[in-house]
Amino acid sequence: MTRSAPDTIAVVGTVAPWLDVDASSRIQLGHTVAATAERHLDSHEHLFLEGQRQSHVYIVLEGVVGLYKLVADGRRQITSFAYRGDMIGLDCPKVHGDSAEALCSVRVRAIPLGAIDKLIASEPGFGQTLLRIAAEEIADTRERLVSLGRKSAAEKVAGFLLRLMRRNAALGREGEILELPMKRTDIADFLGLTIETVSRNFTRLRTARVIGMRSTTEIEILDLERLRALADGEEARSD
Amino acid sequence: MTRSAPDTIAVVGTVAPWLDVDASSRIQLGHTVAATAERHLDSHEHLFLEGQRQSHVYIVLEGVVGLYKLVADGRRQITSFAYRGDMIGLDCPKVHGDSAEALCSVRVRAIPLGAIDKLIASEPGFGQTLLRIAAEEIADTRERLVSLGRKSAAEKVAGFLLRLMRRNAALGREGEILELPMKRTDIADFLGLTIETVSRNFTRLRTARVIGMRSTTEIEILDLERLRALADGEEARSD
DNA sequence: CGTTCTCTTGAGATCCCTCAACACCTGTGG
DNA sequence: CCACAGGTGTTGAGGGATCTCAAGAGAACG
Repeated sequence: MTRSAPDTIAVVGTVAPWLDVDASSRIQLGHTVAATAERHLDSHEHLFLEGQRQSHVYIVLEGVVGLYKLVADGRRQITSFAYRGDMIGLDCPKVHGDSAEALCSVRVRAIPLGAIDKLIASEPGFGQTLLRIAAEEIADTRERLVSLGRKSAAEKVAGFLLRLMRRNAALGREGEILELPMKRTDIADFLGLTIETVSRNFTRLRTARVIGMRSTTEIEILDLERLRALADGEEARSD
Repeated sequence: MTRSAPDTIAVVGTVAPWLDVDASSRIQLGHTVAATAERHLDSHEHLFLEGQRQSHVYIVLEGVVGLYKLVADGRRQITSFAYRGDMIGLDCPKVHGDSAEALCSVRVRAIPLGAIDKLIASEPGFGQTLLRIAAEEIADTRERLVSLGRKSAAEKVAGFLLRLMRRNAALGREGEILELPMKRTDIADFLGLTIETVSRNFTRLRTARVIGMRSTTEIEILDLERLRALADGEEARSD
């Protein structure tokens, strides 16, 4: 009865006992098994659209999926990026609250909703894990409310890079080079800015020697301390 | 479509079997009982502060609680308003992610975290209900991401009034008159605006005969259709 | 009947958006 | 190898929505 939880759940390891990211096409459900399917999406293909009836839950195996909502005149707000290990589509009632689009080549595992329900019913720890993950998702989304509501463009962009670093670290990809898996448009729609403003702030960070850019998608963090300070608004606009 | 999404965790009836809003100070936990305490807060008193270790979950019995986060230089973002029936503090694992302040005279029921854990363990339906509630909370918060990231001040204010109406309806308080339980400052920090901009948009709605204002806190909806249109940005800035 | 708090209204400043042009990259076809 | 087109990112100039600063108007309270 409960198809509940968030749209993007940071699974990364936590539900591995039940839904291993690298598992085969069948998952254990107590004493039964359920079939899951692997699906491939090219860049710009949609996994589902806002308003569609929900049938599956998805786990991202590879690539990045953007979840977004549209406003009347075409404005777009990306509500979440789903990376490898993230769960997508455990939306509340029966209908998807946002659209899901592949930002690059993407592989996902599709799990029928019924299988999730059965897992919750049969495996006590599973539901609790989902609950904890949902709580983290809530905390994270509230952090984004602060960014969207009360931060300047410079703070948003700096915070975005830090966020991406944390995400990479969680996936075991520490490193000097930060690979941006999405386009400027997506970053802009994630931060509530225009692409021009995003671009300008990248170059400001670059000329200030806070970051280096090997290409438009490869970013090197040169001064982590200042990046943190900029993200927190502790550093007034000096330039 | 109707989004019945709540502000915080809309308990309103859903967890009543376990945690009745009007229950006595003891709640059933399978075969045991746990003590809960009723707490009273005057306006501006805090229930907890961001960063404090979490000990209880709270249910609002009366009044409105504002949950907020602060940025370095004093900027504030209200992450959620908690009305009667809402649950507070299901966010994070051990530490509060935001501060909770009474916006008026408030009564809450404080439930020890341990009692929640026991309920989840002993009552299968309870955990599922919490999960569903958390999912609604996430869907609602994402709606707010759109508001903060992609809506104009006029759209935000109009949407805020509609939101409040829905909330009142969910509490069984339908009616022509909308009582604003919070101050302009709180509305501004909820919408990511300044109090001046909020005030200006209220007067614009009033002069456009969309709303009427008996006092600064009593608002009458005169033209619901236009209010909806304004909130969705379907009506370009005319005049 | 002051004091304080809140809300409103106005004028100017500012951050970001809009519009526009250009640079860069890639693939395609000549 | 070059020409060209389309997609993407950068940079500039100007304008507009919202913020900042400031003053005044109500309302609550002793």
